[in-house]
This record gives sequence, C-alpha cells and structure tokens, in this order.
Amino acid sequence: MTRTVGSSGPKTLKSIRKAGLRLIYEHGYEAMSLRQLAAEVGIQVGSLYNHISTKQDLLYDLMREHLEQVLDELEETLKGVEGPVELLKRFVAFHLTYHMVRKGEVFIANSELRCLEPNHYEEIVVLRRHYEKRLIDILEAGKAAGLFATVDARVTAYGILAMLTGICTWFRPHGRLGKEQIIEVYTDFVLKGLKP
Amino acid sequence: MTRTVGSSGPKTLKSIRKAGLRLIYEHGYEAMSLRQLAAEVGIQVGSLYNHISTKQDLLYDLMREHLEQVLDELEETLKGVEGPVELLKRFVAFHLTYHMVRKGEVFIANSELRCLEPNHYEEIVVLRRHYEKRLIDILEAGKAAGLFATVDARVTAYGILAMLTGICTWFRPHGRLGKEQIIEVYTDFVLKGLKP
Amino acid sequence: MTRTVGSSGPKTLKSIRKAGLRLIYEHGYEAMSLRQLAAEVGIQVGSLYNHISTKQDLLYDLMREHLEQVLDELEETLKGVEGPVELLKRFVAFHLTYHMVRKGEVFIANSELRCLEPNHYEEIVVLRRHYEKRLIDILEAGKAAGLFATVDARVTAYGILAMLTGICTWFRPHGRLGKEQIIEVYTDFVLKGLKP
Amino acid sequence: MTRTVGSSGPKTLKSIRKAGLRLIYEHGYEAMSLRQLAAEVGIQVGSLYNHISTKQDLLYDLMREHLEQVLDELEETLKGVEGPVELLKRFVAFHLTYHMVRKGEVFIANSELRCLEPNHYEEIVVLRRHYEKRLIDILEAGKAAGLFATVDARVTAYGILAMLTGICTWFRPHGRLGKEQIIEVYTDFVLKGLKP
DNA sequence: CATGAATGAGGCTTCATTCAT
DNA sequence: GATGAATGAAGCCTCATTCAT
Repeated sequence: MTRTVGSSGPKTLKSIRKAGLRLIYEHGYEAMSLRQLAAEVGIQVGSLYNHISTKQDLLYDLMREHLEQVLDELEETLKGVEGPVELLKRFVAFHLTYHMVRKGEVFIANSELRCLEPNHYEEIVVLRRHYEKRLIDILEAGKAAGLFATVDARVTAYGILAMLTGICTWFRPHGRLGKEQIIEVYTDFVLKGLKP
Repeated sequence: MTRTVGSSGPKTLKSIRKAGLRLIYEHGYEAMSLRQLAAEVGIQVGSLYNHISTKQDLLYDLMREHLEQVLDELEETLKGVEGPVELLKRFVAFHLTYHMVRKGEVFIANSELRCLEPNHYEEIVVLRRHYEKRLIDILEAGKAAGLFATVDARVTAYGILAMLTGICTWFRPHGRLGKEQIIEVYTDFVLKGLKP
Repeated sequence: MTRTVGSSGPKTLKSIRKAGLRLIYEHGYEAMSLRQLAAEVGIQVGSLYNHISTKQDLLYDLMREHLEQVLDELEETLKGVEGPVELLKRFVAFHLTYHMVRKGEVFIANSELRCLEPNHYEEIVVLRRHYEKRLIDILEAGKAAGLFATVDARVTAYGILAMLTGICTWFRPHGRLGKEQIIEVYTDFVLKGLKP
Repeated sequence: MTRTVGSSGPKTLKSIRKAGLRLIYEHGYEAMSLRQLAAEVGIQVGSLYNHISTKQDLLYDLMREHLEQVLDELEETLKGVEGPVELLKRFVAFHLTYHMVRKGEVFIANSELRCLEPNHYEEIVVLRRHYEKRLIDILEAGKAAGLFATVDARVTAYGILAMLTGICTWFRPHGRLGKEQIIEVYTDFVLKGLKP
C-alpha cells in the first residue's frame, strides 16, 4: 500500500513524539507498546523505525528535550533577576506554571527515569541536577544573606521541589483554584517556611 | 522432582511478597516479570500460582495491606493527641518515619496506582483518600482555630504530602542527615509555612 | 484440612466418574481439566490420584465400561430372538433406547476415540467392532434369507448405525416426539430401506 | 534473522489454513497446539499472528467458509431441478460426494462446534440450519405430494443426514466400494425408506 | 518512506502429575 | 485418603525489532 496522503517526514516524527508522550504519560513506558503508538499515529509498526531508532531512544529523546527546554526557559526567566527572595518567587512561579502546562513531559521525566539505560540515565540525571542546583543556589544565597533559614539547603530544596512538582498529579485546568491562586498559595507557603 | 526441603506454604508466600515488593520497587510492576520473581524466590514460575492468583492480584494485595497498615498506625499515633499543632507535628513525624522505613511499599503505592485494574484502583484510591483526609481535617481544624493560614486546606495538604513523600526518592539510611534531623527540618518548615 | 465428612473411597470414585463423564461430554476430553473435575467432586486435584491413575485412564475406563455394558445388554436383548427381521427390530430399538438414555457415555465413546493412546485405542476399537459385527451379521443373515437387499452389508450397517447414533446429538427427553415414536419412525425407515 | 525466501503473505495464510484444517481434523481443536501448527507451516509461533487473530478465529473462519461454500454449491446443484424425488436424489449425491471429497472440513464443522465461542457458535449453527432446512423442505414437499411417508420431516431429515454424514468417518478413497457405488447404495436405501 | 511478514525472546497462566505431610 | 505445595512442560499470545519489497 502507498503511504497515507499528507503524512510526511517531520510531521510524522512530530506525531510519534506527541502520541508517544501521551501514551507513556498514561500507561508508562513499559506498558506502552509500539503497536499502540503506531496505531495512534496511523502507521504500521515497522514504519516507526523510519523515524525513531528504538523505543528506548524515543523515551530518552523526549526526556532530554524536555529537560533542556526547562533549563533554557528557567534561565530565561531568572535572567537579570536580583535578590534571593525575588529569585525564589520567580523560580516557584516558573516551576508551577511549567508543571501545570506540561504535565506530561514533567511526569515522564520524573517517573520513567528508571526505564533508561545506564548511559542515558546518567545523562538525564545530570540535567536534573542542574535544575535542582539552581534552587539550591538560591536557597544558599538567601541563607548567606540571612534571609532564609535552612539547616540544609539540599534537603530543603528537595522538599520544595517535591511539593511543587506534586501538583502535576492532581492539577486540572478548570479545577477549583486557578493557576494564579495556586501559585500564590505555594509561594506564600514556601516563603514563610523559609523564614528565619 | 520433589519439592525443596524446608519450604512451606506461608513461608513461600512471604518470600514472594517480599521479593515482589522489592522487584516492583526497583523495576516497576510492568517491568517485573514473574520469571524474575520466581527465580528470586527459588521456585518455578508455575509454582507462584499456588500462592497468588494473578500478577495483578499480587500488586493489589501489596498495596492494600500497606495502606491498611499505614492507616492503622496513623490512627494509633494520633490517638489521644489534642490540638491541631500537636496533631500536625505527629502527622509529619509519622509520615516521614514511615516513608523512610518503608520506602518500598510507599513508593509502590504511589507510583503503580495506574497499573491497577479499575476495581482495584477504586478500592485503593479510597484508602488513600482516608489518609489524605486526616491531614486535611487537621489543617481545617487549625484554620478554624486561627492557628493555620490556609486558603485551601486540600491544596495545602497535597503540597505538604508531596513534600514529605518526596523523601522516599532520595533518603538513604546512612546519609548526611539522620532521621530526627530530617523530621525536624520538615516539621519546622511546615509549621512556619502554615503560620497565619 | 481434614477430609469432607461423608466422602469415602468408592463413593468418591463414583463421583469422579460421574462428574468426569459429564465434563467430557460437555467440553471434550482435552478441554476438561482435572482442576475442574476435582472442583466438581469437591476435592483437591491431588486427591484425584487416590482414585484414578491418570486422566487418560479415566477416559479409557469410562469408555471400556460403557462398551462392555452395551455389549452385555445387547446380547441380553437379542438372546433367544429368531429371524433377521425380528432381530433387526430389536437391535434398532435397543440402540435407540440406549442412545437416548445414555447420551453421555455414547457420545464420548464416539467422539473421544482419538484421544486414546494407541494401546487403549486398539482395545476400544475391538469392542466397537464387536458391536457393529452384530448388526452386520443380522444384515447378512437377512440377505442370505432373501429378506434384505444389501449390496454391501458393512456399508449399509455403517449407514444404519450412523443414522441411529445421530439421535444423541439432538434428542431431548421432553421434545416433540416421545421415545416410542422415534423408535417407530426409525424402525420403519430401516426396514423399508432394506426391502429387496 | 530474515524471513524465509519465497514465503509471502497470502501463501502463508493458505498454508496455515490447510495445515490447521488437517491438524484439527486429526487431533481436534483443543488438542492442536499453535506450536504444531507453526512447525507444520515452517514459521515461528508468533508469526502466525501476522495472519490469524486468534486460534479461536482460525477455527471459526475454517468453519464459516466451509459452510458458506457448501450452501453455495448445494444451491448450484439443486437449481432448476424439479420434483421431490429428483431433488432428493441430487441432495443425497451431493452430500455424499462432498463428504467424501472434503472429509476434513465436514468433520470439523460437525465435531468442533462446541469449541466455538457463543457468538461464533450462533452464527455457525444458523448456517447449518439453512442446510438442514433444504432437506426438510424436500421431504415435506414429497410428503405433501404423497411421494414420501414421513411422520416427522425434521426427525427423518436428521436421520438421513446422520447416515450420509457418517461416511466421512470411514470412507477411504481407494476402499472396497467406489464413490458411485456408495452413492447408489445410500440413494436406494433412502428412497425405499421414504416410500409411503 | 510505508508496508507487511518474519524473527526469537519472553509475557502470564494452566496443565497433569508427584509426594511429604 | 486428603491436602497443598512443588515440578516442568506447555498453553496462547505480544513484544521490539529487522528487512525485502
């Protein structure tokens, strides 16, 4: 049979990534089969391999691109901002917004880490550490300036990150609280929690 | 061939559950194969079915028993305690302790929810809600008493739970901070975060 | 656990044979599992082996006993009867009656032949041949006496047997026609069909 | 490894159906394993699933196609034929010929009915009824015309069908009697058996 | 670039049977 | 004589991947 009219190279890859993201988000990497993925995209299983090299690589690519973009956008957001308090506010708002808008990518990057092969795993973990490091640095700067009380910046950072990240397990776009309210609630909580 | 000397019913089941817990914790439910599990226990794959009914049921049982025990122990811990602040302190300490000591069960109960069949899923989610409800009630009692500032007890509770639960992804028994220190850090953070 | 009160050796065997007969009749030998059988009888699978030696042997026993009884009863029925026509009438009536009353045994003996191991198969086929031989002899005696027209007694006998045996696939005890009517219809048909 | 040269889609499916037919005929549906089937065809077990959807579906397809063809050919054979006697002769000849030439399909359609899932079962039974109905109609037409004596056309039809169908359990292409002789013997028997 | 057919490994589960208790 | 736990083989089916067309 000839190929479906209108499908072309880059468009197909985009479809694969999009469908793959959703399927992994919904069922998990192990539970998603390439048959499902192909069906979702509207091609045969074998045809997937014209666009991806392996199932594992698809996961890795999705994760890496997500993390690289998150890091880029974070830098963009914090660029030029001064003072630990203001930096922290921006960080919290950014993290929450991203986790509300891109639930899928974020969830995968957290939950499917263990599905990565050792090489890929190392690489991805490094990116995650960069991100965490940014918050840790803010906390330590604030501590040094006497603005934040933290016994251990790393442990506190992990706590804050977990708290903020948690929203992508329950946030619904049209729920009781809007994005702004949620950001306000959490920003308030974090700032108070850090008070000396 | 005859059966291995010294193996007996209840002991085998316990081995299966223990090994199953560990394997699911390490690789995830989908990624754990019954071959692996049987090998770990030292029996043939088919023999597993003398003790469990299906793979799915093993997961469900592990989750249910864990949650029931958590609920029991939580009640035990909070019994007779008075005042929202003291209740909250106990809750935080209990939650953290449990999540440091029983990382496996806790992690599974959070991460493998989506692997449950609809019926099992509903049942487990109900148990989780009971647990969350306990914290929400404390927050609302504190709010009513003018002790806690919370715009939305549910959202705040989710945030706190996510923060505390997060430790089972990074806690190592012999890490930099001891259990007591960790409890102190988080209790402090939460109490300050809730200040009116 | 102790054994079910009231179950005792020979009684249990009888239960097994009865349930086995029904299950094989309903699902076929291959499709019947010893688990089903044990459940039906109300014992554990392993306990079956206190009464039967193998699944194959159960089938063989059921078939052999059935065929031996059929042969015995046939001899009893035909004993002392004289003349091919009268013998044939008796044979037809006997065969039909037996196939209406003992559908299960009869059906199994026909349909599960191929499930027998070579040794058992030979033995059972010999018994079946005895039975067929009885009809062939009657037909040939009738032919010799000028009473029946048969080009080939064996082929005719197979036809008659197939026709009569067929009823155990559709006969229902309380159907439109009663046993006597059915016997009349078929006896009539066969006698006319054999007219010179 | 690459696929066997010379094998191609439709050819493989045909092989599967042919081998499946034979194996089911010889061992029964339950007793035939897909391992055997695949080995017979010369492919891996999993490769079967490029051509069939389930084992059950293979059985259903074989049965349905057989019955549809039988019905088609029967209509072709009886088209334009007039008079119950002539119709009956044609029916008997057709049925016998078909059952001698296509023993496998015929045997399966009769003996493996109980292996069909409820849905499939209903569908197949309907087709069988169409076929039986054709004979019943002929018998009733003959009865109405005073040509046949039948107390009950349905019961008589079942008897005749069973008798004729029986040959596929013993007919061998190069046996004592040829096809024409067998047809003659049975046609003669049936016509006489129906005489008023 | 898509297809469809192939592979070989492996998935969960059931099977008949054995045997110490 | 019943039980329950074990075995090893086998059941059907799905998997990711390859590759000739």
